Parts: sequence; C-alpha cells; structure tokens
Amino acid sequence: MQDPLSQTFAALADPTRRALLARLAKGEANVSDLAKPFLNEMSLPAITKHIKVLEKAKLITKTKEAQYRPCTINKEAFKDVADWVEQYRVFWEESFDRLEAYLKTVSPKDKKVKRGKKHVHKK
Amino acid sequence: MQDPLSQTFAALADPTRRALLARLAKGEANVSDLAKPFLNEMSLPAITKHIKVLEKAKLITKTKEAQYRPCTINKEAFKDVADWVEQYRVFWEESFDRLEAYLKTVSPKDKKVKRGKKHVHKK
DNA sequence: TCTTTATTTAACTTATTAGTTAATTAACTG
DNA sequence: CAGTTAATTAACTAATAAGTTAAATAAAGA
Repeated sequence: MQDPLSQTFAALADPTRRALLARLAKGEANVSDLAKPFLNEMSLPAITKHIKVLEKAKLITKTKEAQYRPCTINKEAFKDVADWVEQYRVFWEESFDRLEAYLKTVSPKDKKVKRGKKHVHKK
Repeated sequence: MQDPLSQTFAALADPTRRALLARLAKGEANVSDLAKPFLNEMSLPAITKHIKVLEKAKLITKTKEAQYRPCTINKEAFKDVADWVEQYRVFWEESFDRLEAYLKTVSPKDKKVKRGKKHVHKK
C-alpha cells in the first residue's frame, strides 16, 4: 500500500484521469457521462477503472443514485497537492529575482523595479 | 511516450523521489550524497534509477564534474505542477465560504458574506 | 600503472498498470 | 415478466516500474 500523497500523484499521472477531473470541475457527473468523450478511444470498463483510481486517491467521491453513480470532485486531495508544491514556490519565484538582476545589469540606470513582492500569482 | 505533465506527476508519486527533491531543495548534491540516507533501505543502483526518473521528468538537472554528478533542482517543472493545481484552487478555497456560512448560522450577527455560491442539484 | 572512488549498465525478478472482451449485477421501463 | 440501461467484475495480455546483484566505466590519486 502506498502513502496517500504518492497515491494522489500517481492518480494524476494520466491524461485521461486529469480530463475526468476537468470534467468534474464543471459539476457532478455519472460514469457514463464521464465516459462518453472517451468511448472512441477506450472501453467503458477502462473508464470504470480510471474512476476507481481517482476514488482511491480521494480525488473524487462516487455515490449511488438508482442505477447511476454520480461523482463529484473532492477538494481536500487537491489542497494536499497544492500544499506540497507550495514549499517549492521559492524556486520558481526566484526567476523573477534573476530577471530583475539581469535587467539591472542591462540597463543600470533604468527606472525603479518593484521589489519584495512575495506571492505573485499568475494571471 | 508519456506527456510531460504525466511524467512529472509519475516522478512525484514516490516518497524516495520526493525525499531526494527535498534534499536538493537545500542545495546541490551529487549522487552519493543523495544516496547516503537511503543505503540502508535500498541499493545505490536503485537511487541512480530514481535520479534518472527525476531527470527525465525535468525536475532536476544532473551535470558532470570529474567523477561526480552534481544535481540541482529544476524550478520549471514545479511551476508546471503548481499551475495545473492552481485551476482547482476554487474548490479547496470554497471551504472557507462554507465555514463562513456555517459561522453565520451559528452567530447570525456576523456581517458581510462573500458571494454564496448555490449548489443546484441537477437531474 | 595499480587502486580507489563514483556512478552506471546489464540482466534478471516481481509487482503493478492499463487496456481488452465477455459475463454479470442491479435498477428502471413498457 | 422481459427488455433495456448503467455500471462492475472476471479473466486475460502486454508494458512498465522498482528493486536486486554483478560487472563495467571513468576519473583521481598513490
């Protein structure tokens, strides 16, 4: 048995499963809804298996409603991933500092560059 | 051949590899430095393989220096993961709204609720 | 050159993953 | 009840992953 974070990352390491999550991000859907866009590429049991992987990783929750199995996205697992990657934020944000440093060497008397902004979010 | 993001997630889906990254977050290290904490659990070739997985996923860069192979962390791949998970941020931040809503029912004198999203049940 | 240190490659085993088709279960519908 | 729809399970195959030990490469140092 794998540790939970490894299981989450492993579940995300497949484009079909990420596409299923993207679909669920738009709202609840049952298994055949989820399967429909993929049935030219793969079988329904293949989708059933992918869904099971997502479920075990707690990325989604599957419930029962008559003969349907509505699935919803499960926010906690996403937060775990975000929290993990957050500790490496300093590495990719460093690039702004480097760019800044570079720009200074290129045009040293250029106007002031904003400094010290810690959490620059992408657009 | 896998798509790059799948390769990155797959590389992260192993606690040994995440530990190697955590070590490299503190600074450059060569293969035997990296291996040392794990040699009671697994062999050196096992570590060589883990490093190769991280390298192929572009999470690290390995260079040559005499007989050593210094490795450094590679920020871009982390940014790719962060960017991917970012699009799901709304889901885990929603919990704050829920907490807020809950607190409001408990102590209704509280003011200013930010944008309550309705959850319409379909079907 | 011979030896040591650092690291990789080869060859192999075992387990897991991703897919298949065919059969099965379960609930609704006419 | 018989038939249809939704989804899962069974049984199987092929590919990949994670580890092993033993051998090979490559640079440094005596």
